[in-house]
Amino acid sequence: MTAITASEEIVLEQPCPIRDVLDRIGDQWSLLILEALAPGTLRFNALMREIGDISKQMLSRTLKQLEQDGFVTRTLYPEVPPRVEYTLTPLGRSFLEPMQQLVAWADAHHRTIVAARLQYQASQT
Amino acid sequence: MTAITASEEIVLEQPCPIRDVLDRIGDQWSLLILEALAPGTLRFNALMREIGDISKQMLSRTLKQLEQDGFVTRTLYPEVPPRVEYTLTPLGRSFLEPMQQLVAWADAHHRTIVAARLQYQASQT
DNA sequence: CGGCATCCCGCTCGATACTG
DNA sequence: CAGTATCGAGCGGGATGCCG
Repeated sequence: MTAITASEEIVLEQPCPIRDVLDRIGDQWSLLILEALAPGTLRFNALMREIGDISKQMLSRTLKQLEQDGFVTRTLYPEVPPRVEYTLTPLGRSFLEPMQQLVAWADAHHRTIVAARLQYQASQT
Repeated sequence: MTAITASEEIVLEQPCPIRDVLDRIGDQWSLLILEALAPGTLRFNALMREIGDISKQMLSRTLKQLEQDGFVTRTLYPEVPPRVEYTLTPLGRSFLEPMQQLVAWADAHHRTIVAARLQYQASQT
C-alpha cells in the first residue's frame, strides 16, 4: 500500500505524549500559525499575509495537521468565491499558555544563546 | 578533514528568537536529553542507557548542539579510560520550567489530541 | 479563493566501522 | 569509554502547475 496511498496516513499516537506535541509544533510553521490565529479567526490568504513567507503548500499542509490534531477548526462557506476560515479550538487556545511561556523564555534568553554560540565558536578556534 | 567544510557550520542567529529555541528542542532527542540531565550530571554512556534507544551518533551530535547553545556543559577528565560528564548550565536549568509546562500540557491533553485524530479520520471516511 | 498533485533537492538521521 | 568518519535511505519542504 505504499505506492499511492490515499493521501496522507494519520499516525494516531506516539509512544511518548510529548512527542505528539513536538511533532506538531516542532516543525517550521505550526507555532507561527497558532500565534497568527491567537487574536482571532482568519481566512487562508489572510493567514498567508500574516505569516509572510510561507508557501500555500506548507500553509495548507500545516493547517490540515493542526486541524487533524484538534488545534484549529476549518470552516468552509460554500460561496463563490469560496471562503474558508480558521479558528483556534479550545484545545488550541489552551495550548497558547505553555506556548507563550516558551516564547517568553526564548525572547528572554536568545541573547544568551547567541552569546554561547559565539563563545563556543571562539573556543574551537 | 574534508576540504568541503570545516566540520559543522554554526548558525549564529535565526531571524526569530523562538526559531532558535525550536530548532534546538524541536528535534527527536534534545528534550529527552535535557530531561535525563535534569536530576543531575551524567556520563555519556549513562545518558545512553537513560534514554534507551538513541544511537551514539545522535547522542554525540545532539549533545554537541546543546553545548554549543549553552544548555549543557561538557567536562572531560583526562583519565584512562576517559570520563566525560554532562551537566545542565544555568541556562539549561532555566529552560526546564517552560519545558515542564509543555510536558505537563502534553500529558494533560494528549488524550484529546488522539481523540481529535480519530474523529478526523472518521470524518474523512 | 483555497487548495491538491507532482517534481526534486538538501538535509537529517540511522547503521556501521574505526580511533584515542 | 567516548567519541568521529563515512555512506546511504528517507523525508521535509520549496517551486510549479492544475482544479473546483
